[in-house]
Amino acid sequence: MRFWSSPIPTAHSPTQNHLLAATPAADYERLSAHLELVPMPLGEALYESGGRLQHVYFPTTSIVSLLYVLEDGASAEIAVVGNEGILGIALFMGGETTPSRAVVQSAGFGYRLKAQILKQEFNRAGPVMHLLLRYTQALITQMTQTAVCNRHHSVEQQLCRWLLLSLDRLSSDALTMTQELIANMLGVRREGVTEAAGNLQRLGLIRYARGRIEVLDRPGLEKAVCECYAVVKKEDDRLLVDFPRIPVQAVV
Amino acid sequence: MRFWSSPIPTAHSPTQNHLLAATPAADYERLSAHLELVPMPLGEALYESGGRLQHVYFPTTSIVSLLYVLEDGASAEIAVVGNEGILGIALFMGGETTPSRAVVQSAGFGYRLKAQILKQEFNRAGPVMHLLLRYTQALITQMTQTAVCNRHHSVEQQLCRWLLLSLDRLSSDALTMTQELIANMLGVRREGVTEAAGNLQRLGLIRYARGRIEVLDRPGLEKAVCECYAVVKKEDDRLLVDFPRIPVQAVV
DNA sequence: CCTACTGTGTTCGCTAGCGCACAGAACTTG
DNA sequence: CAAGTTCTGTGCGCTAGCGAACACAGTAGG
Repeated sequence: MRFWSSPIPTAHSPTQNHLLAATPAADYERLSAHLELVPMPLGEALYESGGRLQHVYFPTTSIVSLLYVLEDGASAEIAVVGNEGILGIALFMGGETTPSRAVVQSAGFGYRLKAQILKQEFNRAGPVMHLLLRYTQALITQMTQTAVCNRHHSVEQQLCRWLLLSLDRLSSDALTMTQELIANMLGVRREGVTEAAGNLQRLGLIRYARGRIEVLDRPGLEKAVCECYAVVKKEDDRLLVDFPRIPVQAVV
Repeated sequence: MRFWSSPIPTAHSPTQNHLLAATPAADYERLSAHLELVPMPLGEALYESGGRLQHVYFPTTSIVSLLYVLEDGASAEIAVVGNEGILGIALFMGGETTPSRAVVQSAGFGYRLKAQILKQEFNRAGPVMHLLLRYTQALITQMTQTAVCNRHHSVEQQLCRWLLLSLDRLSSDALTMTQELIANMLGVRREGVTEAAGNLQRLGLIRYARGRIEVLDRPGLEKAVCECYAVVKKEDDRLLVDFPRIPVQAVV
């Protein structure tokens, strides 16, 4: 495989993650010493289905998919988590495990925290808890919308939704992802993605080649997508937007 | 419409709801005075999409569907809530509203609680909070499994899943539900349900007539269903089973 | 008892997506 | 440069499920 060109290892800061950025200073103090910067390479599984969670992860420059894999190997993506969220909600929800996998979909970095530390913080029942719960609700919206979209919308529409959701979680307008992988996420055939992507390319909305997808016309994509994207976006904004955004301070 | 034959108005008790039954006595004391028994007639919408929640509901003998309705009128069920759960999780998750509807799918009773009271109780960050969060995680599992099932399984399998999930939330082995309504829940055509139900009847698993479905061979159904049912069931058991079950005391 | 309505059964043509097979292009490795 | 691998394009037959239309039976209500 080609050497994975990681993002230029520039400044990293936990506040690149919106949840951490929104954590009040007093609470952040307690956590910051325990935050551990970790690279998150493409394809890495942060959690396996049913596995015990050792850490929670706050992505900064990476994107992670929550995937469910059926017994026969078929799979479907449940939700996407990027720098707006956290991985490992089962920890504080009380279940400790979930029946889904978490797989890095776009390489980058993130911070992790030992499970125990996060649980302690959560149990203080302060601002961090409320932040996490609000985020969890946004995640629930994404999951339900995925369920509906799976039922009623075409592969092409779903591809648009998927592209936009991923893009929102990156700063760039390009992503590194083969059609095969996208097909796994969407739970459809690779050929279906080839066809849908071909259409979008013909319309001049995207350009792609061998695992690199570039969005040329974002407004155009937003016209082609089904309502599901807007619903999720709107809920994300509503639930997460009034988090106070601490300006990103580079910490080398 | 035929007069709706409500369940024989026998003894009602909040502890018929598992969450309430699992609430420790000390906490239950605070709540019980505020619990209000309400009939939940077939088709009633407890919440509309985006509507503000005035109450939360604890079903006892009723079943409620969480439905999402698309702009074009198409719909899909996200999850089912019965006497194991609560309606209105958005209240304590912090969002106040959700983009889905809650519709009574099987008539019966339930208890409701003013939103304010529940929030106060939740904010004590005691056993009730943990109970509610655990339940929420079980609900999340149901939602994700619905998403996957929508993607990969046949109408017939989904019908089996739906029947079993509903049955688990009732004490009887029959339910009152037309094929048309089931189709709305599953987000498929009515004819599709007719065909699937016909198959199950031919196999001797169920019997139905004009809005009444009777399960004749539950083990058989469990053989015909896809893995999705078992996953949800197992998670429900794991997450909710070790709630201490207070024996139901009839309160006339 | 007659009428209207509601719930179910059935048919027909159509389409999206599936599974499979294979070809060619682009990249990687030696 | 040669060989092998990865990614994408394309074609084929097949099936599940869709949309629409209609027949018929059980039920409700005057």
